[in-house]
Amino acid sequence: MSSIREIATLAGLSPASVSLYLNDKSTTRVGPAAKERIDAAVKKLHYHKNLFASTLSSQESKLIGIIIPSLMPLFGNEYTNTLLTGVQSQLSERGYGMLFFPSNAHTSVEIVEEQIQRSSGCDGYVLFSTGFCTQAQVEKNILELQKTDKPFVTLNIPEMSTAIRQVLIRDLEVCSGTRYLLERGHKHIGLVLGRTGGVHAKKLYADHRDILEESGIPFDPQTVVYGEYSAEQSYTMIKKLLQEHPELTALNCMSDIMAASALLVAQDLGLSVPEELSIIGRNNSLHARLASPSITTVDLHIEEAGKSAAHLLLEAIAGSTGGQKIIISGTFIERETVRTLQ
Amino acid sequence: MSSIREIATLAGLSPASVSLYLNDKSTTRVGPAAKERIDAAVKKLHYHKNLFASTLSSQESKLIGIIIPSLMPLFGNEYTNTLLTGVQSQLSERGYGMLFFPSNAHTSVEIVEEQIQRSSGCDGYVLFSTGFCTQAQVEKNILELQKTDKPFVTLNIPEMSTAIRQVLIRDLEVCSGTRYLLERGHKHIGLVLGRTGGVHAKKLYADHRDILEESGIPFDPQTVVYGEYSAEQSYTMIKKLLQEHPELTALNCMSDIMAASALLVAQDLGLSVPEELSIIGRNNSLHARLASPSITTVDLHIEEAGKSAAHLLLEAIAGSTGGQKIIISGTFIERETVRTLQ
DNA sequence: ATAAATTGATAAAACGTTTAACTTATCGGA
DNA sequence: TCCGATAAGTTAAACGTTTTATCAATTTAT
Repeated sequence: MSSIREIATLAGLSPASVSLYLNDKSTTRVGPAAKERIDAAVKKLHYHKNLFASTLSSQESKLIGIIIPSLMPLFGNEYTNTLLTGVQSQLSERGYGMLFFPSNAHTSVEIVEEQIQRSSGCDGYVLFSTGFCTQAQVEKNILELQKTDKPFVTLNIPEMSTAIRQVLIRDLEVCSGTRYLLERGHKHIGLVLGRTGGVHAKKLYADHRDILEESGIPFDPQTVVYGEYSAEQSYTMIKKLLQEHPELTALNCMSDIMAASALLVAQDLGLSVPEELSIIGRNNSLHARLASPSITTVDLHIEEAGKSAAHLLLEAIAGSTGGQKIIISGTFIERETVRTLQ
Repeated sequence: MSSIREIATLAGLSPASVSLYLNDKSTTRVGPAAKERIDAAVKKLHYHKNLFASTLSSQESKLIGIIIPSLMPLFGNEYTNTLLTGVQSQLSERGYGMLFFPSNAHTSVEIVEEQIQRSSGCDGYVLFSTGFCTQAQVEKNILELQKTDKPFVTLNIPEMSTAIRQVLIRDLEVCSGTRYLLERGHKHIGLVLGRTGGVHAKKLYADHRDILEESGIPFDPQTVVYGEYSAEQSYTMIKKLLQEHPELTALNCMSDIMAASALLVAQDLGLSVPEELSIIGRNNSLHARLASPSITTVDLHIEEAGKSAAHLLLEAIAGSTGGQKIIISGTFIERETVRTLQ
C-alpha cells in the first residue's frame, strides 16, 4: 500500500508533481528526468493510486451504481444478464466501472434503498426494474434515486409520466406475441407470464386481454398462468393449463425458457408442435435457438437497450439535462413453432 | 450531497457524534434526544454517508474487486454468471459489495492489470480464470495480484503449486465425461472443447488423451474440435467432426451449450440420440434440462464453488492466513443422451 | 463524603489524492 | 537589456469520514 507520498520521496519530488504526471503523462509541469524517476519509483513500489482517495478529492469516481431490485440471486436471470452485458460494454468503452451492492433485504423497496445508500458517491445510477416490482414500488424507487441528486437512468421499466431518463423495452409491455398469433388465425391463446403482481406481468395481462376483446374474442382469465421465473414451475403450470384447456391452439410465453418448458410439456402430452400447438417465446435467447423445433420468438434487443441506457447516463453525467425516453422495439424471429391456421 | 457536517450543524452536534451514532445506533456516547435530532436531520437532508470518504478514513471499503480476464462481453457466459451468482450470494450475506472495472484491452494480461489498477483500495479480490488465459497468463495474473498485498482468491483456475487461496473445480481439469463414456462401452469418443490454447481446454485435451491411451484405445487428434464458446461455431465444427468421423459413437462436450448444439447436428444428420450417438455435456445448465432428449451432464457445482471462493476470501480478510485449496468435485446427472454399448 | 464509573459530548489528526495558486529559473524576441 | 513566456517545480487547502484522546457532568458504590 504505497502512497503517492512515498513515490514522491523516492523520486525526490513533491506529491503534487507525481499526481500531475500520473494523471497526464504528457504534462509539461514535470521534466523528462523527473518523469523517469517517477516511473521507476512506481514500478519499484508497485504503486496503484487509491480509487477512494482519488474519488474523494476529485469528486469523480468513474463508477456507476447498478441498482437491481430482484429477490432472486443476481446473475441468474437471462434478461438481466443481457441487459448488463449491454450496459457494461458501453461503460467500459468510456472508462467507467460498475458497483454492485447487493442486499438481502426482503422487499424490493428495501433492497433499492440499501443499494443506493451504500453506493453513495457514484457518478450515476442505472435502475433496473424486475418482475418483482409493482408499479408503486417502481415509483418509490425512482423517488429514492432522485433524492441523491445524481444522474440516473431507468431500464426495463414501464413508461413513466415524470420527466426522467428512461429506456423502454416496448415489447415488455406490449403483448405483441398475442397479436402475432391472432394474425395467424389462432383464437384460443394461452398466456404464460412471470410473477403475479409484477409490473410487466400486469401490463402484458391487460394488453393481452384488450387485444383479444378488440378482436371480438372472449378473454378467459383461466388461460393465464404464472411461471414464477422458474423452469420447473413453468412446466407444472403449463401442463395444468394445457390439460384443463384442450381448446388452446397457441401459447404466448413471456420468456424463451417458458416457451422451452412448454415444448417439453407438449412432448409429454403427445401434442405435436406446431401442428397441434403453436408456441411463441420472447427474448431470442439461446434457449429458443437450440430447442427443437426451434422456437419462434421476439427479439427484444435487450443488449441494445442496455447500451442505450449507459449511453444516456454518460451523456447526463457529461452535463446534458432534461428527461429523455428511448424506446426499443422488438422484432419477430420466425422459426418453427408457430403454425398458421386457416 | 449533504455532508456529515451539515447533519451535525442541523442537529446541534459535532460531526464526531453524528458519525459515532450512525455507525452504531446503540452507542452510549450519544444521548437519546441527540439521536432523535440526528435521525430527523438525516431524513430532512437525504443524507447518505459517502462511501469513498468513509473508506478512505476507515481503510475498509466492504468492496471486493472482481477480476475477469475475458475477451468476450461480460455477463454473457453461463459458467461465469453462475460463478458470480455464488460469489455474490456469500458476499452480500456478509455485507460486501462487488466492483467491476471492465477493460477493453486486447490481451487477458492487460485486462487484469488494468482492472487491478483501477480497483485499488478494495478489501480483496476474486480472480476468475477463463478459457482465454494460457497457463503463463494465469501465473502472471496471480503475480500481479500478489503485488497488491491484499487478500485474494482464485476461482476456476488450474491447480497451482504456489501457496495461494484457490477454489478448484475439479471436473474443469479432469475429463470425467470421457471416463464415463468409456465405462459404458464407447471406444470412439469425440471431444468438443472451448478455445484453442485456453488452460482448461489444454488440460482436458491431455486428460482425454491419457485416459484413452491408458485403456489401450488409440487417440486420434482429429477427433478433437473447438467450439470457441459460440453455439454457431460449435454446430459447424461438430457437424464437420461427425461427417468426417462416422466411427464416433459418443461426444464428450465441454459445455451444455455445445452438447445442445451437438443434438441439433445429430438431428440434422439423421442420427438418433442416444441410439446412434451418445452425448454428454457439462455444467448441468438449463440447456441440458430443457433439451429433448434431455442431456446427460455433469454438475460442476459451480455456484457452490463461487460461494466457497467468497467464503475463503472473507476469512482471509478477517485475518486467517496461509494458502488454502478447496476442491469442488462434480456429480453426474444421468439423463437421456447416453447409451450403454455391449 | 469521596472515589470510581458512566454518560454525553468535542477537538483534531488522519486517510491518500487533487488542484489552485504561487515561485523560480531559463530562454527568445524586440 | 529587459519583458514575457514557458518549463519545472512546490505549498497547502480541500474532499467527507473516522477515531483517538480528552473533558465535564452526573451517577453509583463504598
